[in-house]
Amino acid sequence: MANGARTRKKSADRRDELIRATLESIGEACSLDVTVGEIARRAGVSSALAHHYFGGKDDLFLAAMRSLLTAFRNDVVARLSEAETSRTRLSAIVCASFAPAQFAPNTVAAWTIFYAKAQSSPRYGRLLRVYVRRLRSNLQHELRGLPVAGDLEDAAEAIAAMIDGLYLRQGLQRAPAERERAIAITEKLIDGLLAHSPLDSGWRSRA
Amino acid sequence: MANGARTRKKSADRRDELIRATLESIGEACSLDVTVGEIARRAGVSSALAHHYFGGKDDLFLAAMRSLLTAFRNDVVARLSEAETSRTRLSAIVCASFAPAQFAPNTVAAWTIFYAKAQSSPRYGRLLRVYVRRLRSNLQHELRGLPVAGDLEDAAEAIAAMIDGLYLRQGLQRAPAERERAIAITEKLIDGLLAHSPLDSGWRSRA
DNA sequence: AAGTTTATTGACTAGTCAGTCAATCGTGCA
DNA sequence: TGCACGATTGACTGACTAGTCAATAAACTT
Repeated sequence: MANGARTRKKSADRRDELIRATLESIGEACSLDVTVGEIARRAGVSSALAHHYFGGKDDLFLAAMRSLLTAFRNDVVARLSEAETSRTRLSAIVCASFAPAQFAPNTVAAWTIFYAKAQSSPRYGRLLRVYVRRLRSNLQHELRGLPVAGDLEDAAEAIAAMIDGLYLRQGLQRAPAERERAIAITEKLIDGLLAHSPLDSGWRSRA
Repeated sequence: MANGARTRKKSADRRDELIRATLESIGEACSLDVTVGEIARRAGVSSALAHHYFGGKDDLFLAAMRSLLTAFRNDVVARLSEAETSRTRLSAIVCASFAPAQFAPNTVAAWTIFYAKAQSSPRYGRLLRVYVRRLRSNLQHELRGLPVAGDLEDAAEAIAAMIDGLYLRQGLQRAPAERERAIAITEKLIDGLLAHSPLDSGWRSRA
């Protein structure tokens, strides 16, 4: 409908657009050093509206981070519910971590920035620790159903670190198809962590 | 010597102080969003002097990053020359990565920031790729002297990712003694990557 | 239709910051 | 001693930005 420049939308829609624009901006700049004006322009609104909805720049950023976290969590939950064994549930977590949506360059950049920021800012830190704890809890829970060789907590930490490390390194290489490779490497790590790991681990990457 | 407020120093000294102050500032803020004035204040000089020596903010940041990279490289080279076998040289790389100086919170934060920035800025990217390539090359070279189970390049990538991942996650946990744990986890990964890995892998962490 | 609420913006402010420049001050050299 | 060069700075500016506010206009209520 040719409504022209002035369209009014529901509050939630505007919020979503602003958060999307925020993640885009942060992702492209690979830094939190982006202006509210730039974000608003991307969302097609005035900067005053961004302040109206989110209060301040920091609140907007935190909302964007929260959106990343919940998107990931929802994906994990959905995939977990579809898997039947502990081993395949581990694979589900891996798959979720490297899902195309999560693995997009801008998303990776945003995660990295938030990871860094979380180390100095309490507000960001609290948010990120929720994610870290939940992922650790999930990993440990599934590992408990498997014959882990060695310390279980270390195994969970190893998997989490491998995921984060591969995630972080994504974007530095030029080659595509890094996604499949990241999954393969992580799966191999998991198999290595399991005692008497059979060659066939039962995982299968999804296109 | 009570020289008072006005002391003149050699150019190189001032540069070092400014770079140190830059890394401190970036590390504390966990972001590149620090002012030249703040950095200069930390170094005990005027902001004009920082511009005098480095030209601009970006050049100062790049110099700081370069300093991180060469410090790490020097440490790796030193440790590599002391190790005798491929396996112990791998451990040397691990030890260097988690050396207390490299593992300090501020240093970790600075690395993380640079990692993120490297994905969008060509200048930062070039710099970081040098480090990534060299580390990869080192890892692959040592792995060639060992019975690797599976793809050698994937094994090198796995080790590198594990190091980066543990590195990134450092600072999120509250517990100390993460250093030893990070080393242990990485060593275990390496052993897992080697065919018929013996229980005693020959590495020994250094206090 | 009148009134209320809510979305939306342009214009403004107060503050910040990177980078410049001319002037000052040591230090070593002829 | 005098000179020249590098170190160092205070003061300044031009540009930019977060956040405010009052005004407008669409949508919703009754």
